Amino acid sequence: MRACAIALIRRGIASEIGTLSHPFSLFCSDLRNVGFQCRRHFSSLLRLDFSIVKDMGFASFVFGEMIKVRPPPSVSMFNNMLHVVVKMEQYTAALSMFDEMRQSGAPMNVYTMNIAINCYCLLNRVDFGFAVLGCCFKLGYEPNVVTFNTLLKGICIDDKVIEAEQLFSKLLALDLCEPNEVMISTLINGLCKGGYTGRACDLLALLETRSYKPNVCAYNALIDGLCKDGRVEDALSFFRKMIDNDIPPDVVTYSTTMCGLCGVGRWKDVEYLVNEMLNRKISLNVFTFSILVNALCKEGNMKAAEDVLEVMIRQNISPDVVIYTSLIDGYCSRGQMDKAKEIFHSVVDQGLEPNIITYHSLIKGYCTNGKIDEAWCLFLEVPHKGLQHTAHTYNTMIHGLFREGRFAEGCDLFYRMEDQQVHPDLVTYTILLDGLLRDHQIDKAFSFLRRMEDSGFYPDIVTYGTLVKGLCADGRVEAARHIINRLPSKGLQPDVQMYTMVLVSLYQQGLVMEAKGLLREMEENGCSPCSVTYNFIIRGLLKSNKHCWAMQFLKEMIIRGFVADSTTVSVLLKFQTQKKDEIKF
DNA sequence: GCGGCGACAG
Repeated sequence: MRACAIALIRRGIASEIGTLSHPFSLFCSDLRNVGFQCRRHFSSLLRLDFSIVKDMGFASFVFGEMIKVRPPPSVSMFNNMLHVVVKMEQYTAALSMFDEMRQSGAPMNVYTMNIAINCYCLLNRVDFGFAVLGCCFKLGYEPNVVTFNTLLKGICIDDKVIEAEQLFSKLLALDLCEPNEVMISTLINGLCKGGYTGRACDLLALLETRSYKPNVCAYNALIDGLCKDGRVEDALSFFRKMIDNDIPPDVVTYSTTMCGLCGVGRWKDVEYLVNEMLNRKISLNVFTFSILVNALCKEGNMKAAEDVLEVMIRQNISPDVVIYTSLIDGYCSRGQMDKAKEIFHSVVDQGLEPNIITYHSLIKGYCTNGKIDEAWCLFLEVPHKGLQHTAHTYNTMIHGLFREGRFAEGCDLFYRMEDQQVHPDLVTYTILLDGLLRDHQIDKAFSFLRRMEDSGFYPDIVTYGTLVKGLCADGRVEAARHIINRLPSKGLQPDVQMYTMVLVSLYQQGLVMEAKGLLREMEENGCSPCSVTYNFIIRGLLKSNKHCWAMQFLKEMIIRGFVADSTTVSVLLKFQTQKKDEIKF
């Protein structure tokens, strides 16, 4: 045990090992249970049920024994051992074992090499995966379809899906291996997840004309990609197509399709599919219920979400933390913080562990409902629960502090985020820009903008919208106008909201000619003023006492068939009461 | 004998 620990520590993986101090008595009883009577005959472990290896401490111990014993255990035992460690997501540890096996001349085969390649891929080092492929050739282990498929997946993980597609074509052209169903699924999934759903459709169509048969996983991946792209009709046509091609949809197909339908509010179709599933004797599982509950929560239909929860409990399917997180998020969005908190406590009471997303939902709920101190308490609780903050939790907390006008604290939290090695993302920078602008720290905001560009984060339309809003609020309408002018050179098109903010500012400052020019430009760019534009302009003009202009816009809005929203109506009524002698409605 | 693919919460 000690030697094993030292060896592993030397390889720098001590941190990944977890409980090295596994009680020795427990090892012995575990080993007795699996028939490990005599160390010299490790072959008695051939039938060892590796599922009993549940922690790294025990895994390291068993591996240490395996590597020492003579004659050595079979190659499949070593592969089983590595596989267990991979399933525990301890990829670095598995690679250290692989390394040790090589150094001590333990038996290996192409399966071992494939496991090692998979570990490198899962650690985002597909380049090392290819190095192992080189070793395969050198050592005479002939790579097979699994080897290439693992590398293909690694390339996809590395966000180079097009290269994966090229490798696939090369494999076909050079006849390096015969692609199978799993490989096709991997590539289709990679293409869809990488944002190339169109290419995935083309590939599937091409394969259908050949002898390669896409399986249910391939169809599911494609249906998922289409649904996430909002192409629900296309997803449904693939759903029908797979039935025509004698590939029966399974619970994943149904859940994925329902997820797409829920997203566009097609509840009747969802109901139809649930009935179809039941007719086909396919049971709804925890994923299916989770999709339904989440969609209902997003719609704000908490009663229906709770009903679905009850149905699943009645069917003896235990709701998991994901489902409860959806409910917490739903109640938080509706400002029902007491209900959200109650569910949070019930999660803990049931022995489930709230994760960082659960905490994020609750923190966000408190922030948006003006309970920043409660949010802060939860934020501080996260590391004590053994959870790690993410960019999401930092972003929400910083945003919450800024919303309360606590700019210095928000900025401090940003620096703490960097200290804690949580990498800021585009959302972080946008929130910071917003805060700095609202705190009238214009120069600091622009230096942040440069900093984000230096870090490789290029502002998107939301970031520019934030800049425009901040500059307008600060009365710097010229600077805001300049940003809009420069957008096309950055490959972005100004949107209605952006134009609206500048328009309101121009009218408020009495720059009527400029405003009219901008309105023309807006129409020319195919960005016609919408209901929101008119409402914002009218409210802005009333607030700055430019009621004549406001009335003119009101008239134009009505002519164009738009209506004043409730906020505008209340501002108009307030204005009417103040100036009832001057204005007649 | 042992390895590679799919659906859920921010």
